[in-house]
This record gives sequence, structure tokens and C-alpha cells, in this order.
Amino acid sequence: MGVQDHQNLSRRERQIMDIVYQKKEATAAQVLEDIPDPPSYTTVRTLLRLLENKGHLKHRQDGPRYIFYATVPREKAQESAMRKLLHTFFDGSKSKAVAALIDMDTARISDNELEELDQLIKQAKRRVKESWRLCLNLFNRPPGRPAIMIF
Amino acid sequence: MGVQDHQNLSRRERQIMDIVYQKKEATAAQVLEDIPDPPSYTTVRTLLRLLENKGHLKHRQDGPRYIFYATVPREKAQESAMRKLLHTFFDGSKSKAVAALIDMDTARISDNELEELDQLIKQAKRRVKESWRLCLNLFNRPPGRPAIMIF
DNA sequence: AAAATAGTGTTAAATTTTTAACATGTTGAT
DNA sequence: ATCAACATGTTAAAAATTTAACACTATTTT
Repeated sequence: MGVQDHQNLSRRERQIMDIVYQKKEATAAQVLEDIPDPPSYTTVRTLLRLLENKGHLKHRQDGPRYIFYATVPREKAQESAMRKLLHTFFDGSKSKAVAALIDMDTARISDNELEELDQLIKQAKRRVKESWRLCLNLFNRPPGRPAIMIF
Repeated sequence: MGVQDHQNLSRRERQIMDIVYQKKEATAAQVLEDIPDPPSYTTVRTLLRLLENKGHLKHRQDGPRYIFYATVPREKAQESAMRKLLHTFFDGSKSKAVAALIDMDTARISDNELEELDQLIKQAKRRVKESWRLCLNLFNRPPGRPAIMIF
């Protein structure tokens, strides 16, 4: 039990875990940079140690300093966070979530991101050629009924 | 300022807000039913009142009891929650989020949901016919380049 | 090598969160 | 109309979170 409950984290703990997940790994100083209403540096370190004691974080040494990373791998946390969001705001419906994503407008996008997107699109292309199950799954439809797909 | 920060909620406050959003509105008793590691009924009521004082909830009367609902409308909260998720786990990339949604497998789906999906698909169909801007937006691409879209 | 800098660990106080006992009012059934 | 059941409001104690001072160690700079 224990570890996995992203639920039972306190406010600060949650903020820190989010930062660590966002940055993949982080030092105390980096966390401090990103945390809202930042407390003192010492406080951040205390919280990091606390999270480590609770089993949510581990660290490796990098010269004199600690680099912290989550024990639950990003993909796992990602999925349960998405699941939670789906449940709380989209009645568990993936299609509704996709619809919301489509409607969202994003301000700007880096060249880096653009390149990643190209990769993703290429991958998706391949996968789609390979099988239609993705589409059916996306809309949770039984294989019998046809799904509509724009690509 | 103030209200909108879903960030600054304590653990219990967050749990309650999530339940209220998930159920659209809820009485103290209903919240108690859904809350993990449930405290006493009195405690739940205290928290609801607290959240109302802080401006996160309002209530209307239903006979003898209060029915609570969020002051920030569901769609708004939805969007900022999605944005937060995107930032924390998907490097701000909508396409990555969609990819993750596609890969997620859901256990089962109700007839009700199925019907809703049909509606959503029909709507999307219409919108797509109307404009390709949706697709471009989804992948954050400049209008020049052609986009690929899975639907 | 001494001083300054940047890190860690310990400890405990201040604050906030969480809890629930108790008092009170309102609805509904007998 | 009285009693039980079920609401709400007030209040304050208990627990947990949050904070940071202080002591110490290792690197880096002068």
C-alpha cells in the first residue's frame, strides 16, 4: 500500500512531487525556483527529505548535492493522474477529454516541441496503418460499429 | 485573486472539491459517502462550510439540507486541471496527452456513455466539415503545414 | 590552507489542518 | 403536538503540516 497514493499528499508535498515529475528530477534549489509562494531553502530540503522517508522520492548524489526523482515512474503517475482527471471532470469519458484537448488553445510552441510532434505523428501514422483498434479503443466502441477517423 | 487556486487547497479540501466536481453538486452526506478514509459527518460539514467561506463552494437549500456546488464552473476547472496535467506530465504537449489517452484501456462502458459518445461524434463530424482549424490547433501546427488527425 | 560558499541533518516552534463534541433548529411521522 | 431523526452552527482540542534556526560537512575560491 502506501507509496502510490498521490491522494494523501499534503499541499506542499504535492507541489514538490509535481515539480519533480515535471522536471523528471530536481535538486532542492531547482524545486525552490519553481515552487509557488516559495518557503525558505531549508524548508524545501526538509520536505524533500520527508518525501524520501515516506517513500515517494529517492535521490542520487551529484557531486555535493542530491538529485531527487520519484519512485513511482513517470508513466505510471501519468496514467493515474489522467485517470483521476477523467473521473473527476470527464465522467470517465476519454472522448470528452480528447474533445476538451482539441478545444483548448495553447499560446505558443517551441521548435523542440514541434519536432517531437512530428515524431509522434509519424509514429501514429504507422500505428494507424497497422490497426484500427486504436480508434475503436479511443471512443470505447464495440468492434462491430464503425468509428470515424480523420487522419 | 484567491478563489481560483485549486493549488492552495489542503488535502481534505481538495478531496471534497474533486467529489463536488465529479458529482456536479453534492450534500454533506454524499460527500461523506465518496470521501476516502472518511472522517465523521460533522467534520465533512465543517470542511464544506470552510470551503464556502473561502469562496470555493456555494450552496442552495433543498428542503432541510444544503446542496453544495463549485463557484468556479466545471468547464473552467476542467480546463485548468487539464492544463496542469499537461504541464506536469506531458511537457505541455497535447499530442502526447492524446497519445496517452489512446493507449489507456478502460474496463467497461455504459450504454449511457455510448450514447453520449455518439452525440459527441456527430457534433465533431459537423465541426470538422466546417473547418480544419481544429486539427491544426490540436497539433499546434502553423497553418502552412498539413496536419494529420485521428478521430 | 583559510575563507567563503553551498551542501546536509537535527530539532523544535508556529501555523494550519483536521477532527469532533456540543448546542440548536427543522422536518416528518405517529 | 410531541418525539425521533436529521439538519446546521459554534467552538476548541488534537494532529499534522509547514516553517526555519542552528550545527555540521564538503566543496570551491582566493
